[in-house]
Amino acid sequence: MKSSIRTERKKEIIAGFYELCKRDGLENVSIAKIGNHLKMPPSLIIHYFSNKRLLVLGLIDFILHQYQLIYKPIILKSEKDSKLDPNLLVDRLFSREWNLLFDDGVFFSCYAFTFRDKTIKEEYKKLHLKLRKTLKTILDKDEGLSSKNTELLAEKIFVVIEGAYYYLSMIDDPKEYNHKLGIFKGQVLDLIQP
Amino acid sequence: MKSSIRTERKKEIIAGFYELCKRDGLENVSIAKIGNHLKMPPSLIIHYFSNKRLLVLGLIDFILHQYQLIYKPIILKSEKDSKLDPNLLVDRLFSREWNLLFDDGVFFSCYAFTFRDKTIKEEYKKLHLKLRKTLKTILDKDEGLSSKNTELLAEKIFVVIEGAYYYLSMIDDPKEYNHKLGIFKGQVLDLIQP
DNA sequence: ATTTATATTGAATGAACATTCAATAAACAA
DNA sequence: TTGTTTATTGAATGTTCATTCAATATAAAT
Repeated sequence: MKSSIRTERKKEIIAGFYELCKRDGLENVSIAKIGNHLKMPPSLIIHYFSNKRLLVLGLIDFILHQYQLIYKPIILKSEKDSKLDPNLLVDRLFSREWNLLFDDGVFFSCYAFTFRDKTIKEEYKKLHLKLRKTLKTILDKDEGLSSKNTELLAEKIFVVIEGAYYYLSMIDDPKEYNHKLGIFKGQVLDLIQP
Repeated sequence: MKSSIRTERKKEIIAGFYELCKRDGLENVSIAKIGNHLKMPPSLIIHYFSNKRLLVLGLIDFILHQYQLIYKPIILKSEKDSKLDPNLLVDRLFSREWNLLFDDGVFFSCYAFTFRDKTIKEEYKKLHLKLRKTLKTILDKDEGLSSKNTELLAEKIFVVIEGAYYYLSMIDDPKEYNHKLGIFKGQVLDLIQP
């Protein structure tokens, strides 16, 4: 295993960086703090990520990967199904089986970078396009939708999902949360079977 | 005019803070930099906002106020109309007459705070609820919608608008941008007149 | 005009910051 | 085993950070 130490250490550092971001906010995490958290000198962190920008890019890579993972079980389950069950799909799309390693706060802190960094913006865009494409192939399995533009449909579905999670993040009360979640699920269902 | 100097200076400082956030990102703006930008010593900034947290809260107040202003012309115009024209309303809702003093990057940087600060989260939520309420009263003017639950409708419309702007922020190419914008406008229109 | 309150300045503080460097330890290849 | 590369350490760098303080200037109130 060539350079496995390097790979493992880099993973460890990013994971530690992520944990502190979750707890303290991206803007309050320094290299020294990460070092302290992981019990390693800051110079070791710089040894692997030669400056802070690269460290942040590493974090963004990580968080986008985790974001993708949220949708993985949905895709796998839907691929197994012989036919498309709209209700089941909608439930799955809104289930967001939360990964311990995905945090909306960190995600949006990183998202804010897209407004000043073209590379980061492209990475974010690429992921979002990919998720839409995947949803399209799932929708294409349904014969009832064969007359429909499933690409358009996937676009419309995801815009509701993303708007919903943006908005639902502000709501703490579980009752209110579930009520609104129901509304948005219904909205997506209406798109699939009008 | 009691303490008008204080009020004006505070405004000036927040405006300068905002400008630098827009240019350099919230995480890269220090009190010293704001002072430099406005040609005043950092101690004067601390004189008005006794610590950085209060300064950030001031910025959030400001950006939420500006966010509200985006929708003001839409509301004013719609209030003047005697009847509701769905096409016109959708055009207005998606026009986002960009204020020079509103920047999505700063907005989302501040939004990220909602995940770690309950007060900020409440402020964000309050604004979003208010905008939905306003849209409901606009929708209520239409007799054709009298049989409908306009509160529900406003909720569904805004979730598309917010999801749309989140997603559209990643798209630079004007052609692609307008194409997708058209899709989301259509989606909202379908909600109003099924 | 005098007192009182506020605004403004600039210098100073210690802590935290990202990054560099030279030295040592461990892993790996020959 | 020896030589070479990589991992790890800890001390040191100069810079920037938020905040404090005492001194002065300006405005408001009496």
